[in-house]
Amino acid sequence: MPQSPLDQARNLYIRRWGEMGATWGISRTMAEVHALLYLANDPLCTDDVMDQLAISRGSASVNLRELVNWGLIERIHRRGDRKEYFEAEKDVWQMFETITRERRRREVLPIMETIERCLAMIEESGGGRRGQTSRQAETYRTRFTEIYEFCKLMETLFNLISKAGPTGIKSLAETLGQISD
Amino acid sequence: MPQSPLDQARNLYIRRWGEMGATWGISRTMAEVHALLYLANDPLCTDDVMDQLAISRGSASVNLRELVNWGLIERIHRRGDRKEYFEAEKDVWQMFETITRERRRREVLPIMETIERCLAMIEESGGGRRGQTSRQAETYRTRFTEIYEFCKLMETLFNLISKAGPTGIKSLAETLGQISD
DNA sequence: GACTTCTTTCAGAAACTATTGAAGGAATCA
DNA sequence: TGATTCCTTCAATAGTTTCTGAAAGAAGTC
Repeated sequence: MPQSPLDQARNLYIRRWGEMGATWGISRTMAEVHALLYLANDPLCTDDVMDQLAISRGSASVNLRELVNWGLIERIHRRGDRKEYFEAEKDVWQMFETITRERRRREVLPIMETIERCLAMIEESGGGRRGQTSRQAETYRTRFTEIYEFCKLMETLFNLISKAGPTGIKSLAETLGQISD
Repeated sequence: MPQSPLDQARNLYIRRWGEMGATWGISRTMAEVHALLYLANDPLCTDDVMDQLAISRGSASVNLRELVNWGLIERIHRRGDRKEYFEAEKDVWQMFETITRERRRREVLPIMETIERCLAMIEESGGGRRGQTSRQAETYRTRFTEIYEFCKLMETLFNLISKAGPTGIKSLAETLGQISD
């Protein structure tokens, strides 16, 4: 069966989304599955995903589960049908919030927790009474604190963005745009 | 030589930063090199990096170059010294802007370009005059457009954030915080 | 120009990650 | 309960990324 331009467009997008996922620390296949479901009109079952992306049952299962964990797709059960279907969140803004929340939990919070421990260790060390050590301690304290403050700022920022929503951001942009003109 | 608490704190941070880098699509070693230089008081040379992280000359060379490409560290030449030294950008906000700009260039722009092509392909296909195809085309058009608009919104947002700077964001947060109280 | 010192490159090795496919498990139905 | 259908798990395998170390290449010095 020859590819219609429509299929071509879809496949091009799926491929690109997969590549992008890879640079984002998400496996290529997982990103492709997501793209497939994002574009689909109706929920797809595991076999659909296997066929369309030419991957094994195991891989489909693992990647679908992982996407469910991320909260980017949902399992759907249909009465009188044993198959499980999957549907992607279609609201891009919602997608963005989900991803941001997850990455915050998985990446920002652990880093902040580590820095807290690092700062505690420095204080414990008595700040280093002697010259060389003291200078070191001072530098570390400064650097750690700066990263930490930055993380807090990012948290604030994401809360702001969440509250504002897409329309809020657009109007903010317009307001500020006019001021600086 | 036993590790002082100071060294322990440093190593803990380096390790964690490395792990985080890995989930961010940056190689663990590259992130560790960055952490090492970020914490260092003075510029370090290749041998320092090799010794401190216990990596080979080749690896040090490659990872340092890559960090220079990202614009996160700088090469430093000292008169009367053949060695090259490296120093990390210490301003965290600056770091953030650099990373954001790079990721935008490497990831957002290619995706936007792909979507433009996808949309063009759909138009070319004549939008599908017949029922089924037409419905497909309509869905794809909607989905592609939504992602595209979102990308544009992100670009706007980053410009806003850049302009506002850290203080701008903090004061914005305070203003909005009061309103919603 | 030959020597020294440092950097880069690259083929091969090592480490890591993702995929497959088959076996086992769960749910449904008659 | 047994038959059927689908999902999950996991050991083996394939594929990818990263690192090493030696060799070649610059760049400065005598």
